[in-house]
Parts: sequence; C-alpha cells; structure tokens
Amino acid sequence: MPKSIYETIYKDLKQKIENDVFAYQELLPSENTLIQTYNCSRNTLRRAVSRLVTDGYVQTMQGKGVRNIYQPAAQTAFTIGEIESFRESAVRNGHQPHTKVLLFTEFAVNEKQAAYTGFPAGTDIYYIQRLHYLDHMPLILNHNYFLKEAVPGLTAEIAENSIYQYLENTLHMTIVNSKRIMTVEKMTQIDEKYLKLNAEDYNCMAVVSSHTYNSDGVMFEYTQSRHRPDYFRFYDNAVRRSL
Amino acid sequence: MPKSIYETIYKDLKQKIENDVFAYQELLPSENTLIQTYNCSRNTLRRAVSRLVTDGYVQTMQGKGVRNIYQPAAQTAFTIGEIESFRESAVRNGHQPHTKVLLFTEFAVNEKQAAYTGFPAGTDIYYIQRLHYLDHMPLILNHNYFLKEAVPGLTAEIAENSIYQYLENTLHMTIVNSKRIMTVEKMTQIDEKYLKLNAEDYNCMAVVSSHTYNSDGVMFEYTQSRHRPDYFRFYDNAVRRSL
DNA sequence: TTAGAAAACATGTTTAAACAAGTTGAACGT
DNA sequence: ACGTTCAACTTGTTTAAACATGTTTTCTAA
Repeated sequence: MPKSIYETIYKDLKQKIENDVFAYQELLPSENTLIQTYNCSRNTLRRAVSRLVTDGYVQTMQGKGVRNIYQPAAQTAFTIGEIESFRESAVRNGHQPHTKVLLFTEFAVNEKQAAYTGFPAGTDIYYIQRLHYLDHMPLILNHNYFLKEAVPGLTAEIAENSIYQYLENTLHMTIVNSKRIMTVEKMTQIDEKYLKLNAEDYNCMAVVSSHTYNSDGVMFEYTQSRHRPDYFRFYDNAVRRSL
Repeated sequence: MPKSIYETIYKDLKQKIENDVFAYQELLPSENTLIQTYNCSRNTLRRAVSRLVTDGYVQTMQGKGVRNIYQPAAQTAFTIGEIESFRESAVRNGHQPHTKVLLFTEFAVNEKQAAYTGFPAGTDIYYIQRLHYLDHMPLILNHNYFLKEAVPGLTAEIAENSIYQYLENTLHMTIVNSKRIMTVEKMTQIDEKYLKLNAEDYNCMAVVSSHTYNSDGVMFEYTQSRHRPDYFRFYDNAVRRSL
C-alpha cells in the first residue's frame, strides 16, 4: 500500500520493466509523456525514475532519454541491496524458510565484544545464535546481538519465527538502515558442525557483518551472518558519480 | 571541481561529518539553518542531504531532525559502494598500486562465454588478464572483457596503467553504472600460482563479477575480479524502504 | 546536394510556495 | 500538580516555473 504518488509511479514503472512492457535497451517514454500518463508533476515523476536508476533498472541520458537496462538475474539468490529479513527474501524467491535457535542468552558486552559490535562495554544485550534453513538445507549461521533496552521482551520463540516481524509489528519499531561489511573468513568447527560442511571441500565462509539502526538513530543490532559459500550471492548496483 | 550547487553542499557536509564538526549521534543544523548557511533553496539542500542518507552518513527523522550516524571504518580497505578503479581506491587509501598484464588478446566470444559475459556470441572483445598489487603484494586477479567496438585502440601498455583513465580522458567515455555480483568460489591453480597463495590455507576466493555500462547505455565491460580472501572487504549501506 | 543554423525535444538544476505530518515545549485551565 | 491544547518547530510530499545543457530533426541558405 504505497502512500505517496512517486512511490506508486516507481512501483508501476518497475513492474512494467520487469514484465517486458519496455524492451531491454529501449527508451522509456519521455518525461512529458509519462507526466501525462500519471497525471503528476515533473518533479514527482523524476523522483520515481531516479529510484529506478539507483536500482540499476534504467539509465538516464541527457538529451536522449531513459534507457531500460534491466536484465533478470540468472538465479536471484536472496540478497539484494536492501534490508530484508531471511524470511522475507526466502518467500520472495519461492523457498521454504525455517529457523532453528541454537542459543538464546543475555549478558553485558565486554571490552572485546564492544570493539566489533559497536555497543559500549557494559551494555545489556541479547545474544542469539540461529541457524537458517532454506528448503531444509542449513545455509546461514547467524550471531545476533540485540540492544536489550531497544528490543524488550525478546524470547526464543520469537527468534524462531521472525524477529523483524516482532520489531515492526509488535514493538512498532522502524528499521531504517544497515551498514554492512562483507568479508571471507576461515570456516570454524562450529560452522562445520551446524552447516554440515566438510572443511576439506570449502574451508571458507562468506561473512556479512551489519550494524542496524532504527528510526530513533539508535544502533540496536549487530549481526554476523556466516553464509555457506556455495549458496552465497550478493547483488549491488554501483553508480559512478561525477568527479 | 563540483559543478552543481547541491554537489558542493554535499561534499562540504560530508567533509564536516568526517572531520567531527558534527559529533556522532548529534543532530545536524535544521534545514532552515543550513539553507541560510549555504544560501540555497530548500530543494537543493535536501538533495545534498539525501545523498548523505544513501551514503549511510546521516539519518533523517521526521519532526526531529537529521542525526549524524557516521563512524569511521576501522580499516577502510578498498571497495565502497561506488565505482572506483583499483588505482583510484589504492591512492585514496594511501597505498602503492601496481599492475601487471598477464595476458592481452582479442577474440570473438563463443556461446559459453556469452552466457556469463552478457555479450552476444560473436562479439569482438579484448580479453585481458591482470594482476593487481598493493604495496608489492598481489591481491587481485582480474579477467577483463572489453567490447572492442566501444573501446578502440586498447593496448597492453594502457592496461598496465589505468584503463579507466584511458576510457575517460582519452576516449571521453562516461562510465555510468555497474551491476555487481559477489560470490565465493574455489581457488584455482591459476589463482594459487599468481597470487602466491597456498590452497591448504585458504582454498577460496572472493569473486566480484560486474557488468558495466557507459553513458550510451551500452554494456562495454564484463569483469571478473578474484580477490585474495584475507584482504577482501566490501562496504554497503542498505536502506529499508517503506512497505 | 550539402553544411550549418534553427527549432523542437530530451534530461539536469534551481528556486519558490504550499500543504502534510511528526515532535517538542510553552501556555493554559482545571 | 497535572493533563490538554496549541504554537512553533522539525522533515516529507507535491506542484509550478524558469533556465541550463545536450541531442535530434528540420529547415534553410550557399
């Protein structure tokens, strides 16, 4: 249920591009044409189009027009340049998600943990270890650190379903942005055990570390996601800015 | 040399944030204040701020203000969510870049290559293998496929320096955007040989595959970059959009 | 016929103004 | 002392208009 006009237009155009209403490498209708189509102002239309640009769906060319450069990803895995819970992305791609809680504790972070989580030492947090399955295959081992103050009443039951659903629907928290760092790390014995992998095959993991902020500007979550390497895929569209 | 007003403001604010003129978690001056500071219109200022949001530098909160959530990255490696050549990012981080051309050939892509490069079968391309060194340590093995038609006159000498510099300064091509996919792959004997790695240590590589477009909407480059895993770092800021 | 100027059309930047919606604190009355 | 209201902030959305700049087509003059 998009509330704003530009968002409605954005979604409509996006859907049309995905459904080949506009062919690859062809120009979209001009701004003036689209303004009449959607009966909106130029600014509003341009705002919608600019989001398609950052999505890597179209390419604007001054004096020429807007070119469709969308090509469906060969096999859309599960991570695109947006914030999505494991459950959301699984469903979007038609898979069966399933989560198992390995550990659910709470404690105050020590100096060492403060360094990588970003929480000040002494902060009370929930520490959760979870295993994410896709179609009954264990894919991701998650280490979650949630700020207790910001996420009250978290339980193992909630963690087994969707923590984000709890945050947004029950606590009415708004998740805003997430800074992520992707690295490759050696596989640990814990990884090996839970993901049922053999270190003589792959001996590395794809690791995504993220610091997530809510609408109060509070960093309420630090998570390290350790991905099975052969099922890991991360999409990104980078834009070259003028010098 | 920023040409537009909003870009000038963006860079000024960004620099101020990086240099702690605004403290972490503090609010920036309000829109009205900044409008007077920069003597610009509200739209122009908001445009600058919105780029800081996508950069993960600030967080806007309706009714409250704009909060600084920038924290300097522990050790800024070399890849951030922008298009940068190896040379550019190396210099930006104060390192000594150096490139060695292993192979420089040209041929027409076959069916198999067409599948992963995205170039139609039969297209004439330059195929280049390059090894990128940072401070005399081999870090990245690059497989470049350049559309010959779009990049005429490419030579091994140019490839040893900066291809992007040649594209932008000599051919006056404008690089616009790049769709990237990050994966983890098994280390090959070629990787092992050139990067001087031991497969008994890490046996994986961080692989970044990218399709890059110029301002004519033409995909002129496909590149597979194979990174030494222990020196690979990729930054990203994801924004959660309204449902 | 052709080269060049002009017109028409494309996107890019900037300003101004109005209204919407969320937050905060002061004023107010009970 | 307390809660309610209201005014004064904050950012968010939308429209309108003007000018800038790049591209294509059309017309025109040599």
